[in-house]
Parts: sequence; structure tokens; C-alpha cells
Amino acid sequence: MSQVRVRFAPSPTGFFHIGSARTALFNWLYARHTGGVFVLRIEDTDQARNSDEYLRLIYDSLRWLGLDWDEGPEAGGAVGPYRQSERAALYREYLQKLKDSGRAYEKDGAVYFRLLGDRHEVFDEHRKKTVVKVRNTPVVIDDMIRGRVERLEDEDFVIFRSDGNPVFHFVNVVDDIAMGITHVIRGEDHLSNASKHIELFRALGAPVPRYAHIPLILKQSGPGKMSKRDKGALVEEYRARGFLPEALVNFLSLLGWNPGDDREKMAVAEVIRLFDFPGVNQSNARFDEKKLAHMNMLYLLELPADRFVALAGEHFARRPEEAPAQALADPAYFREVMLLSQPKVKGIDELPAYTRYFFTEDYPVDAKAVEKALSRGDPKARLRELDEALRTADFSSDTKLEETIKAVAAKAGLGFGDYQGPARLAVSGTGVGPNLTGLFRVLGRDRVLRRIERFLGA
RNA sequence: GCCCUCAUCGUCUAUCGGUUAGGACAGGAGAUUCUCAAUCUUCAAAGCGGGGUUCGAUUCCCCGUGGGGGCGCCA
Repeated sequence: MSQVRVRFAPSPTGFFHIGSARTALFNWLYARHTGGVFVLRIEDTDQARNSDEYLRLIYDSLRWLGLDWDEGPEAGGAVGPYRQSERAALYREYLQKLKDSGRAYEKDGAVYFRLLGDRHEVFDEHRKKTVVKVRNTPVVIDDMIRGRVERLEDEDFVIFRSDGNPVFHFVNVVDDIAMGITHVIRGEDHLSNASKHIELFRALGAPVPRYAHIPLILKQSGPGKMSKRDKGALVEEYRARGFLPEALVNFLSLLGWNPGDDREKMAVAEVIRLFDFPGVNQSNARFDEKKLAHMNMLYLLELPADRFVALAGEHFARRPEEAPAQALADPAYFREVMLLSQPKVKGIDELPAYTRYFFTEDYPVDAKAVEKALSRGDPKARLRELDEALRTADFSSDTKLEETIKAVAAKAGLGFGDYQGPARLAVSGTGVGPNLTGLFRVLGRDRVLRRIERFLGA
């Protein structure tokens, strides 16, 4: 059997969004699963809407997600160039073929593809005008996900605009032929276009590729499919918020596909091994950011320390307005703070707010938490006892600090928990945070004592 | 309006005619810890409606209904 060749063919006319990423992912997964070739082709025939910035974003986003392409821009390949704007001669050549066989004709300065069959006029309700219909036989789309789909293509359609540029349907098919694409994996929104494409393949005497029309991703709330303007639709947004690409890939792979059992968290190698079309659903899926966040947390928890710290550092650098300027001043200290917080946060983006008090005295104080902490017993007295003991305590290890605090508590006939609340509040201004002993150790004796005393004085 | 397509908990999904309809996220309760998070236990939560086929339908067929997509000299 010949090698599988699939392609992802985005157009650089807008930000790279989640739906595109998932289509790219499924193509890539299938290529990797079958040992085939993943081609990246840029469909930039709409000169008015293209932009280099968007093109850049496609490359960056794919690379960030780990979806490497075997052939395409910046990778090369035997059937390039891979940008349609550079393939004009080829489209002319194929157009000539259609003209020679009488399957293309000019009208109003544009070129139309001619369907075979008798013509008759009919009034089109949708377009409110009379159109020419063709008595044609339905095309059969043999879809790997949807099975046999029949659709009648009964109207000639434009393949070259009057400005001389070819349109999507034509270049898409010509390139799939010229690039030897064997499997077309794309969104279900193209299912209705498939009949046009198959007519073109046939007219050009080329074999029709296998199709796989994958379900669409619906917006998080409200009706309709997810589009570039929807909240949470952009890959770039998740990247900027510090989501892990492996978590996003894992989550996306499960939107419309499953391995047939309860497995959810899977390394990409495992997804590659298991991915195939019998496992792909036919129904559209709604994007659930909560579940993505959970998946992200699972990956975050097991992330190696170095990578976690590096990602945190990048995030702080990218969001200077969210953290004190001195946060990155001391790398060793920054590392300690981040590692203390790693098991506690759901996302990298929570870190600046979560760790603020480690880097500045200018941190918010949670009034409700203060009220709660001061409500039982005599917390100020407890803090004074603690303050006393911490003057001589060993701050080098969490266990030593724990012993110290427990000793203080035992003397008063109380438990660790009776001291934990007030102490945390005194040194961090909040009721939530990393384990108290770690908090003390990283903050250091001076800061801890200073804050407790300031709190007592207040 | 026409064409294509889909239909299981709020969400993502398992089930390839016979199951107490399973799992995950989110939600409720509890355990645990030093707060929070994690973890563990637990509760609640679904086969769109109507006809068939069958000994038996969530599963197969048909019709409705509902959702999604398409009907551009956009891709």
C-alpha cells in the first residue's frame, strides 16, 4: 500500500484558532500513526485578507503544539512551493486542461467549471434570482467517518475570479492532486463542498482521495460553531495564559475522538499509537475550558521542576503588570517560591497573584480571612508565642519548623492548626497558600518575624 | 427556501441487540492534611418524541423534532 499523505491547509487571514489546531492535530496524528507524510500548505489566494503576521502565527502555533510538518514552508519538499501564492503557473496549467476538455468557460470575466448534463433555469429562493441548474447525477462521498454520503452538485461554479485569481475549490483540488494527497481530513463544514471537489478531481482525470470529515467544535456557550472571534477560541490565548501545549494537545485529541476505553490523560506517543478513524465521533463537540484546565493541572503537577520554573519565569516576564518588578531579581529565590506553589495552582497564570507577597510588602490583605482568623480563641497571644519561638528556630527545613510550631502549640494545649491560620494571615495577608512551614522557610526568619510583629502591632 | 449532517448525564464520552447504561470534567456531601490545591470515599445527573423490525432495542429502519454545516468572483 502506498504511503499516506495528508495536509493541513490553513489560510493566513486571521488568528489561529482552536478548530484549526484540532484539524491540524488530527491530520498530524494520522500521518504519524500510519508512518505517512504531514504536509503544510498555505492557502493564501485571497490577497486582500492575507497577512504575514497571521502566517507567522500559524507556524509558531503549530510548533508550540509540537505539530511538526514533513513538507511545507520552512521545511521544503519535492512538490513545493507550499504557498499557493507561488503556484500560479500550475493553476493556469490545470485550467488549460479543463478548457481543452471543454469543462471550463468564461462568463462575466470569471471562469466557470462546467458540470455535465442538461441545463434549465430555476428561481433560487435563497439568492432571490434565477439560476441555471444542471441535471446531474449525485456524487458519492465515501467518508471514513460518515460512511457513504450522496450529494448533488447541480450548478456550475467559479474557479477563477475576474481578477485572474483562482478560488479555493480549484486550488485546493489542484494542489491535492499535485501534492499526491491521499487522505483529506478536514472539518465537517467542508462536507457540502466535497461534491464540488470530487467533480473537479474527475474532470481532471485524477483519483479522488479518501475523505474524513471530522466533527466541528462548538463555542463554549451559545449557538454555533466556534469562530475566531469567540471567547477562548485562539491558540495564542492559551499559550499566553501559560497553558501547557501537551495538555492542550491531549484535550483537543479527545474532542471528537477517544481510544475506546476510559483513558484520558495520555502522552502524545500513546495517542499516535491509538488514533484512527473508527475512533472518531460523528457529532460536534462543545469546547469545555474547565476540563482543559483540569487536564492542564494534571500535567502541571508532574512537570519537572526546571521546566515549571522556566515556564513561570516566562510568564512573569510576559506579564510585568501582574507581578512586582523585583520578582525575577533573585533567580534562586524565585525558583523556591515557584516550586512551593507548583502543587497548589491549576495554571501558570495563577502564579503572579498567588505568590505576590513573596516579592513585596505591598500585597493585599484579605479582610474576611482576618476576621475569620481572629474569631476563635486568642490568636494574638498565639502569634506572640510563635514569634518568640521563631526567633531561635531553625528555618532551614520544613520538618524543623513543624517541630517548633508543634512544640509551641503543645505547650498551650493546642494543635498545629490553631496556629496555622493566624500565622498564615500575619505573614501573607491571605487565608490560602502553600504549606505554612514551606512558606516560613522560603520567606525567611527576618521577613516572617517582621510581618508577625507588624500584624500584632496593627 | 433547498441540500448535507448529527442526536446517551449540564459538558466530553463508553456501549458495536440482552449492562444495576460505565468513566471524566463541572456540582453536592464526607474523609484526610497545616489553609488552599491534590488525593480518597460518596451523592445527584442521560438514552429527544412517535412508529416499526426483533423474543428483546440506547443500539437497526422510517417519520417528526432539535442541533450543526453548506448554498460567495471567502477559505
